[in-house]
Amino acid sequence: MVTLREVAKRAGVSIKTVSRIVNNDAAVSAKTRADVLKHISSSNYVPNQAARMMRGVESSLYGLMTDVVATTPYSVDLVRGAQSALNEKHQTLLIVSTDGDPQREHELWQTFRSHRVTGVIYAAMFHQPHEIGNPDFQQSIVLANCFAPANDRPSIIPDDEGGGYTQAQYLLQRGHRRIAMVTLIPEIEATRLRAKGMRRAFAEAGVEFDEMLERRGMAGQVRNETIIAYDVTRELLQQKRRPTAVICGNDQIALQVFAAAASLGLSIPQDVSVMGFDDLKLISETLRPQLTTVALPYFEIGRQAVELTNSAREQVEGWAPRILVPCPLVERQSCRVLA
Amino acid sequence: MVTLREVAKRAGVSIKTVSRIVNNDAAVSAKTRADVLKHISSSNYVPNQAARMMRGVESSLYGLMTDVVATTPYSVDLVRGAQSALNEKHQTLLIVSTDGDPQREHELWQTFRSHRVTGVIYAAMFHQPHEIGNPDFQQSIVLANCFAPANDRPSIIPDDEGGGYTQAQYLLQRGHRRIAMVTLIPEIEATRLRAKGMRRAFAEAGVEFDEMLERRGMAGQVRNETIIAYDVTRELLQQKRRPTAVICGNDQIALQVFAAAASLGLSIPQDVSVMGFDDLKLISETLRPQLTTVALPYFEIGRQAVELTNSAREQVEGWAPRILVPCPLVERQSCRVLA
DNA sequence: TTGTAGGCGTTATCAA
DNA sequence: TTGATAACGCCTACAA
Repeated sequence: MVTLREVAKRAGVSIKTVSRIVNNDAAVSAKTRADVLKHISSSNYVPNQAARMMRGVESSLYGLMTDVVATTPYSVDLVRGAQSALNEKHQTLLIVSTDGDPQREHELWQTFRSHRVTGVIYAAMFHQPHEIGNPDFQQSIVLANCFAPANDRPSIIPDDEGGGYTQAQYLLQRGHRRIAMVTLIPEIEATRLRAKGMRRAFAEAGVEFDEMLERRGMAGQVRNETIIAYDVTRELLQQKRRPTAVICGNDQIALQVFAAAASLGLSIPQDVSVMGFDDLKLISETLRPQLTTVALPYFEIGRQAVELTNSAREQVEGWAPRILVPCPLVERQSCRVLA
Repeated sequence: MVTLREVAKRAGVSIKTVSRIVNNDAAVSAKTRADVLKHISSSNYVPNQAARMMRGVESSLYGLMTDVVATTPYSVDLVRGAQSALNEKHQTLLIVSTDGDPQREHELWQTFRSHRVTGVIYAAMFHQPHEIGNPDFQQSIVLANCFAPANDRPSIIPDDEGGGYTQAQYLLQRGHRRIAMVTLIPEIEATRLRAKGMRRAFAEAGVEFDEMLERRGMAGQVRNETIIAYDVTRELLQQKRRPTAVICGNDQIALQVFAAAASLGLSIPQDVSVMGFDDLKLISETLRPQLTTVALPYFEIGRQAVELTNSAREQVEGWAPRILVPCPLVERQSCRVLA
């Protein structure tokens, strides 16, 4: 690999002059600059980041740690959001996964330390508390989609309560009163928060919230769930007074609600309206009719997490903001207005 | 950050001794080692990768470049496959995306050079030829899910022909004869290869391939497609002699085939069998009945791409293997045996 | 506007 | 078995 020294030799100037040009350090005559630039590009020189860093310059590496075990398409958007923010700072993203193993997580914090990353996003694929497995890590850490139990780390999370509110409010506004709910497992924060948001929407609309219309769409424990929305929805839709709408905990549940409705000969949205959550385009744009849903803004979460890193660095000890990113409604064709 | 020098001072030995212990460089007495190790862990020392690299040690960074614009969940598995292979080599993955911009791609090759990555996977989200945008990049590059037009770079791609064969053969074996096809856009390699595989399966079974039962499930150009499978499938399923099975270009198409069948009051698999492609668990495991499909082995592709990097390095100039990864059948409940 | 000297944290060489 | 010293490529401080 070509070094600064080599370029300097070829251009007949000193190392420092080349360095100045590479770093736009002003104080170089236009002529010298033009001349040296020619040699830089003809020799295809790029600075050695490692050497730069050694000299005390901040690392151009940024870390993303995920806990994913299963295949979750969310992470793609989160990564892209982070990349988009990092581009502007000329930083590159280092990605690692713990696979949920605490030992591995510890090693990975060492890996990040060893690369002197300037900041880290720890992204959990479940909106839940998480304790960082290496308290010695000094750089700033931002939690994405989860938060620290002691609230001592900044975190950036989807506004699940607002999302739940939006789901319910949209349907109430369109005249629905008998609204069924097929939820995620109750152990996760999202479920609790969304329920709270929905109740608020019901209260504001002066409609009573009917708990008899609520069902779990997932069985099993956190990280080991199986989807049972199809069966519970068939049951819901066969009640004497059939619900006019179903609010789903995610788009996969919505997919099964579509299947359940079809199995009973019911049409969407004529017979039942369906509201999703997540906006997994793979599902929401593919279903017919297309799915009206509430989006999980993972791109924004990734983007803001990186931006939060800088402020996190200048934080007062112990003060940790928890930033909520709104979950916007994405209106498509699966909900109808009731006469 | 604690340095080698500091640990050495605390332990009362020379830096080289500490270095030897950190690197398992033998030739250290058990007693010294134990003593120094205590100081290493108590001071939470980790080696500075940048400094290591400067000393000429190979970088512990590996690059992954993707061209994705849209949200494609495939990449998650590819990343995890790559990570899994990299773990064993104590390397960490640097991820960048070109967003399809050649200028950006060029910059990113420079970024990789500048970090002295030991190898790179260039992963296209479409199985297509791709010309690397920086011929000056010296380290070994492996193409994943695409190949070099001049065949001068090793590549690792799904066996689409085999996948198409599997789709058709499975249905033929189960007695299906009137088999419809709802395909991806014809411009991509995958479509051509799978069609070839299917024809082979038909030929082997002595069944005539009926082109009248073939439809495009996607409209538009590469990277700018819209899915129209729902409409074309409704048309297919309303023919006088209705097909008994539908082979799909991907699982999203299969999802629309389910919707189309439902809209006509047809049951799967009693009235129509459906065969997917990709095995996006989000869809394949969520549909009811669950989808029988052929998996795109992205985890394996990621894993093997990393492994290929080493052999790529020792390659004879001009010789570039193209490795096919099999696409295995994932049998679920959407295909039935015909009497 | 340009150049020289020194050191960042490692590892390799060679000596003790 | 251990240690002193010199590099690696770059940037900061200072000098010309």
